[in-house]
Amino acid sequence: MIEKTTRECCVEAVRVLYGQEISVETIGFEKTKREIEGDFSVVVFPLAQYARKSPEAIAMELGGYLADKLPVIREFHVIKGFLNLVMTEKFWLDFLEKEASSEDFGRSPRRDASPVVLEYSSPNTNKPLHLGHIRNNLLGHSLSLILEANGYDVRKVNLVNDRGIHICKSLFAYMKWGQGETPKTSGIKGDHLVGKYYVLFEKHYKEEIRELMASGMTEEEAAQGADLIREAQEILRQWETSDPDIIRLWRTMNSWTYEGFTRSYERLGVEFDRIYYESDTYLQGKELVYEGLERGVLKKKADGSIWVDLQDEGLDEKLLLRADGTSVYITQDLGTAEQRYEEYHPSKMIYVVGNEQIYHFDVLKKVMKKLGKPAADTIYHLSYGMVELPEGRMKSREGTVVDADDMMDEMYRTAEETTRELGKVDDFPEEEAGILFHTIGMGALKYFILKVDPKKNMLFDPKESIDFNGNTGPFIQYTHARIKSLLRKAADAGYVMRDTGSTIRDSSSLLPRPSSLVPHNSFLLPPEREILKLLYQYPSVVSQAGAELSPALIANYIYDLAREYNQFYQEIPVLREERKELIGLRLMLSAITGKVIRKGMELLGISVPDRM
RNA sequence: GGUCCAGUAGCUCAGGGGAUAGAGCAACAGCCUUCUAAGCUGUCGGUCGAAGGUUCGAAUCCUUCCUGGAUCACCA
Repeated sequence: MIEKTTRECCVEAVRVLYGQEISVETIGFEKTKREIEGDFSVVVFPLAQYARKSPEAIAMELGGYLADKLPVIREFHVIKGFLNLVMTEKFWLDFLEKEASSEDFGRSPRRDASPVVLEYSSPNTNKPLHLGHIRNNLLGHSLSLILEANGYDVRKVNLVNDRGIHICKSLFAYMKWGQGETPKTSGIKGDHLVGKYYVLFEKHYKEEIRELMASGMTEEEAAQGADLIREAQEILRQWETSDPDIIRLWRTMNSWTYEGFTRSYERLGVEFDRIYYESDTYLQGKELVYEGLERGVLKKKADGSIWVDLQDEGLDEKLLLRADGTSVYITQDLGTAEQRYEEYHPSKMIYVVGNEQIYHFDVLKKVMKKLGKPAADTIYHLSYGMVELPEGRMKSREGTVVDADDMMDEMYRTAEETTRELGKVDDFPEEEAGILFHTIGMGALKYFILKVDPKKNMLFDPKESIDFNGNTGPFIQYTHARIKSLLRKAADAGYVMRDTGSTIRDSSSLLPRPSSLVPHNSFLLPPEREILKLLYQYPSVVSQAGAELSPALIANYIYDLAREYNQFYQEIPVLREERKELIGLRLMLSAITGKVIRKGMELLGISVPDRM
């Protein structure tokens, strides 16, 4: 790699020229900015202290040394403390033909290491998915692909939250007001039907609290004393003692939800290797708690509840098991972590969970540690920011959530409307058009969400909706379709491509002959060089995205590449070029740009159409 | 109150020690007899929350403060 070579050569130069030993980290190496002439830049400011000369003088001497030793450098320019290197055309042609055209460009070889377990989605079964869940699912799915591209053996797991008081609320509401309604009889998608009863419960519960407060109770007393919540708690107890009627209804309602989730997952294009259910793991969690109690690392209070004391860790005391023996959220997470660790012996267990649960995972990790479980060290909480609406956070209780299914419907409709208006599908068969609307709609939604740094909160304004112009999924998809169209025309004109259309098979028939390049050492135009520089960065962007667990890095990179390509496309003729010897290179540049766009978008879980 | 995260153009977001701080949207002005105009070009728009500090160099690192958010549940 040129970066490594250059850095090492700089170290050598400093030794030879100034008799000083420096480490490779001392040298700054970066892609030269767009508006400055050059391909790569060496930052020489830090060298001033070793050479006792002005940065400019050092840059000149260093440039001379590098140009002398590295034949891939054609020339160099010095601006202030920057040494800007211009690579030879041969360097770039070699890069295109050898590295960039490989199918593995941007993928690391498989690491010989234990797997990474990646948990995402993790829905509750009492209500349908909303926009926040969409962010979670898209992030998780994209991360799995990015980690795989970085050579990791990834296991995608989903932990379904199918037990707990919230589920019992839906159950109870259904028992009370359901009248035997089913998804079939009502025509309502299963998860939405269950959600309807959850909302119904909350509504009546709220009313009851209000009434109790009117009769003199404090809010807290009312919230705990209301008949509805007591009934729900009673159902939770019956559930934990396996009351057959409760279990039967619970199974039925959950199956409705799963049926609904499966449809939403399919539309989103996410999948899992393994699905865990809390109803299966919470018992193991309880066991861990009892085990910890025996070993004396946990303690029992007078009422029989079991607690962990984390005050010496800077946290507080935390309840792990209620006095009545029922488990809380963290109880099952202890069991899940242990079970998962036993099953995979992973090097890392990544949990894609919102930043509202930072404290929870801090506690989880520390409790596992206290229990002496090695799983503790593998737990990593990838906390992502909330999706906010203009009026603030989404709140299920206040009905301000943006429903996932509605959102996807809306994106499809907008895609269809826009595409038809532009007359893009006039010659498409109806079925193919439908696929395209889905591709574009989901592309817009996914890109919109993934382009922002996962750890930051993001704003979604339903009124302004999601754009299809500018820094958007459809813009990138469009650029890809444009490239494919160009390549189809090239094929018609007799230029030979590989089956994938991504690279050129017989490069000698397409590329300018090396001998013809030597005298024309500047035939690469600025936009072409810029694209080459960007393409060159792709592998490091993928590895950085893997290291930082950030799909946003890839999204923003692809946008830059697509934008740059559009400029090239608009300004520079390809098939219309009169100097035939240049056509091959431009086609190759286009083909590889198209491939990198496609591969990069794949890492985001977004597909790109060949025509749109 | 403790802890954590964020504050960059009117709005949504990049940039996380290096060159004159970038995109998109919005607004305005251009570009389709020519490879897809979901595109391209240009104009307008900034005390990078504030003040100190470290450094040859700070939007970026450190300290303090201000503002917003999350969390500190026998909810999940």
